[in-house]
Amino acid sequence: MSMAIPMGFHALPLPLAQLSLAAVLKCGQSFRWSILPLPTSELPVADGSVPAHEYRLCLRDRVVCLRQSRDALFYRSVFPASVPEESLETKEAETLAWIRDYFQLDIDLAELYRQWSLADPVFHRLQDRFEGIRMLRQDPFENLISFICSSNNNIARITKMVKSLCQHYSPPLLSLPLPSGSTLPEETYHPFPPPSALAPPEVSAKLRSLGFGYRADFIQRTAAMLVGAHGVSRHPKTLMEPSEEWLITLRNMATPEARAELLKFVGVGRKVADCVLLMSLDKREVIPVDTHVHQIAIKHYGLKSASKTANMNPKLYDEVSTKLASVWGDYAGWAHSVLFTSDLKSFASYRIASTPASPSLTPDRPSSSSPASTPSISTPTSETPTTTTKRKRALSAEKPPARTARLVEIADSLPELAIAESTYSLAERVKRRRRGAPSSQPLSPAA
DNA sequence: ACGTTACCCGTG
DNA sequence: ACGGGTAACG
Repeated sequence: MSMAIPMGFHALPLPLAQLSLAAVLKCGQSFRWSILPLPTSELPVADGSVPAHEYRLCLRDRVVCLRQSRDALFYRSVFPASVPEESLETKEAETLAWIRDYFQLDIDLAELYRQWSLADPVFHRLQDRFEGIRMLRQDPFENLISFICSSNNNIARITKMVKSLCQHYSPPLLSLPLPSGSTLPEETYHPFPPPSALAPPEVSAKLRSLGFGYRADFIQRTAAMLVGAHGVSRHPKTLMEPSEEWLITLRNMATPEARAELLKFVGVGRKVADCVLLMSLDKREVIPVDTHVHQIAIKHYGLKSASKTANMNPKLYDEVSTKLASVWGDYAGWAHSVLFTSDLKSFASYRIASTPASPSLTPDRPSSSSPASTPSISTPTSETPTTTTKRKRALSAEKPPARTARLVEIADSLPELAIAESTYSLAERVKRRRRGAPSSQPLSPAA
């Protein structure tokens, strides 16, 4: 009866409010996760819930497998047979480090949600239905190529194209059986191809034949530019090519300079550049503006739609971006991702409520974006600006008591992230919590 | 300078 | 026609 942790998995305490794999891994940030249904016969885990899916991603040297329950993330990695048994333990520790980095677990998402809710009534109404939507910290090269594919395209096809890239331009790393009784016995996993694999001139025609359309040339030429500028010799330790390493150094660059570098590539305009800045280069304030975001800004944030519903141009792009940034503050790009996800067709059952259904949620100001009324939410540890006091009071009045309790629990469990890994049971976890790790400094997003 | 247009290819 | 756009024109 079995409060079991699935075989071979390690548990990491993590509330759903901090991360929802189901939402984050298919909301159009990364296009490369396998999402595999688990049989319903699967046993409940420690907290009593039953994970419905297993998520898998192929990295350079391993496949990471994840499952999630109400208050834990389960992970394990699978290595090629060539990896010696005795090094497996060390490598599993690397996977934990990778998870922390990739999901940016040092950033307290629940605290960000609180801040956005205070500053933005629209967000406040959404927050409960869209818990745990955070920004991934992706590999810049993969991110860049993926979003070159995204132009004038949809998530389903982008996913197919990315998969095709991996299958055709990167050797298989390993194969794994599917977790459930599917028709297929197993799936073969390929890492994302390195720049040198996509750079040869003949790649362009091949990609066209694979259905990439006009993006085929963009991909090949961008890869060729990277290889031409930085070479191809792989770093023995990181398994990265020099141009991949160089892309990572853009993280240390200011946003405008990093953006300028990205705009040099073919197939990379403002929107794609901003996606890469936000999703893999740590530029958390950047808001990529597409047609969806534009519509959201008009419908819910009083952006003047006077300037024709027509084509997006640089001026309009900046207007939308500036407007939304003024509402959401330092982590505006992260907030944007929550709104964007809530507006996706695949999340249609949770669409943003339109004005008539909830009149009180519509910003009462027409479009006057008085800078004074847009509090900075730079760091959640900072004081709530006095200008929001009125709204805050109104909100707390609506707030059911249960919610407060839940928030406390969440905050309380966060410090455990700093502890570890080991596979321990619910009983043990409760003990730890009672022992009261004084939740001292709430983890600061600014850190 | 800014506003238009063509571009691959799958869907509704 | 339109999709999470971009490059190449007038």
